[in-house]
Amino acid sequence: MTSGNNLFDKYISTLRSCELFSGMTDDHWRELLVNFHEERWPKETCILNHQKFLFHFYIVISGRIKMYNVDEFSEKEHTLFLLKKADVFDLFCLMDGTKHHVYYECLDNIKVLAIPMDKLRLWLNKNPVHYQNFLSYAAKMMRMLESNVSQLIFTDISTRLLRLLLNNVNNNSKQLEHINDLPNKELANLIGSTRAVVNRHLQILKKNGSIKIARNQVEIKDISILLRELEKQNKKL
Amino acid sequence: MTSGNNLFDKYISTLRSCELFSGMTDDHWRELLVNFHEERWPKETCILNHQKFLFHFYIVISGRIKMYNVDEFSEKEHTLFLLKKADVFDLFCLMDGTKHHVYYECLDNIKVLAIPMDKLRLWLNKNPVHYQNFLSYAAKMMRMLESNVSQLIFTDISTRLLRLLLNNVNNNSKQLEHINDLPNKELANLIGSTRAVVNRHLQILKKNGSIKIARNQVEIKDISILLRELEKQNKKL
DNA sequence: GTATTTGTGCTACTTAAGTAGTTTAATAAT
DNA sequence: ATTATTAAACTACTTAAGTAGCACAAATAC
Repeated sequence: MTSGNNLFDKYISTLRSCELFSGMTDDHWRELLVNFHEERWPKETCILNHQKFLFHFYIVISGRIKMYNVDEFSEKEHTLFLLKKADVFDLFCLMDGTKHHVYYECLDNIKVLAIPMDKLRLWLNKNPVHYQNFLSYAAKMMRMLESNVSQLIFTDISTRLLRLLLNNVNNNSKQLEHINDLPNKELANLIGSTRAVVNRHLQILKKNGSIKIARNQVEIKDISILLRELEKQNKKL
Repeated sequence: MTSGNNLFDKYISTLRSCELFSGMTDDHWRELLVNFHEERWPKETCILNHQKFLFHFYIVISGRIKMYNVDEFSEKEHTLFLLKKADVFDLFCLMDGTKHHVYYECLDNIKVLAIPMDKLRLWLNKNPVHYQNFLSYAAKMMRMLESNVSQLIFTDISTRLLRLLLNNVNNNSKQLEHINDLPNKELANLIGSTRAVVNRHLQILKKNGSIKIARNQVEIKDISILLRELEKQNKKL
């Protein structure tokens, strides 16, 4: 139990905000954490081996990891999720034990807590109370994916870019977070477009005074202009 | 138990092929089915009330129901799923108890089995063995949604149309099923395009001899040509 | 039997997004 | 300090998809 206590004390605040295990008591956490160990992955680590995620399940403690897809023919990339503090992966593997054909890349130096898949499944089996949590969380993912599909079908690139920016504004600081230091290419990957097109739209936003841009840097100057632009987009059709 | 036995005897083969409850014993089925009742919905019934699915969960016995999304601004439609025999809905509501903003429309006369949501949840709680099934099924949905996203980002309309056709060919009869009697507009809704564009691509397929078309009718004439066209699409980029 | 509705097949046009290629600036490597 | 690398900014071009509109045929309603 020492190791469980250790990790708990160290990462208590992150773990408490972890939605997959929401509402779990401290004692349950301590018990579960016995099976975890800490890992550090340096920035730019790529995990291309789909097998890996059949055997361990991870909770992100710090840093960003992008989960992405590569088209086998065009070799284009699409970023499915930007995993951050308190996110978990790979839920697909956990739930059905089948390989998930996506790739991972660390955008920062990463700290994760890792647990062997079978131990987590065993724990869940012994504590079926927590199943409901897992179902709710899966439903949340499904809703996210579904809304992703809708956005792709219903909206154009400039709208998707606006939404990407607005969805990543910190409520308190009113500043961009998580995606503020990404190159245009990565922003493009997040909305399913190309660097050149994203840059074209960013230039427009820059010219209307809503954002400031520099190398690997997007900063929000006037959020109200962004909101107004989004309104305009919606009314257009 | 009489009613449970009744429904079981009547729909045993459909229920056995129901993935969400896969591997369930006949006795478990009988027990669960006590809580179900049968409903019939006539063709073209629209269910626009999202609330409805918070209170009952349904298993499709026969007929097709489209689950679709409408963009609040452009009023365009997108068909998310074509539910058929042995499909269930609404999984989103079941899993997290939150309203799901989609619409339903019966493409045929429909027979469903209905169960009050809370009874299903109660049953699941009492029989946690079945939780794993629900997780696996949810994972399958997530994988479908994810691959949907990828297709939208990586492939053009003609490829999506080819895939739609090929994914709906019956392995035995080699003929189109489920979507063979839909108007161009509905095919367009399935792949996130418009009637005119879908028709344009169908004309090309007709000219190369792979399909035959009539009013509300698409028929496959030569599947090998379709497969070759798909290959060509993939290599193009 | 006629009228209306619905779905198809087509042409012509518009537009957003992708593509290619060049210049310039910022950063990192030596 | 010099060079190499990477990202950004911009121009010019291509193309697929969407849009509008119309003619025609099939199905349905009256």
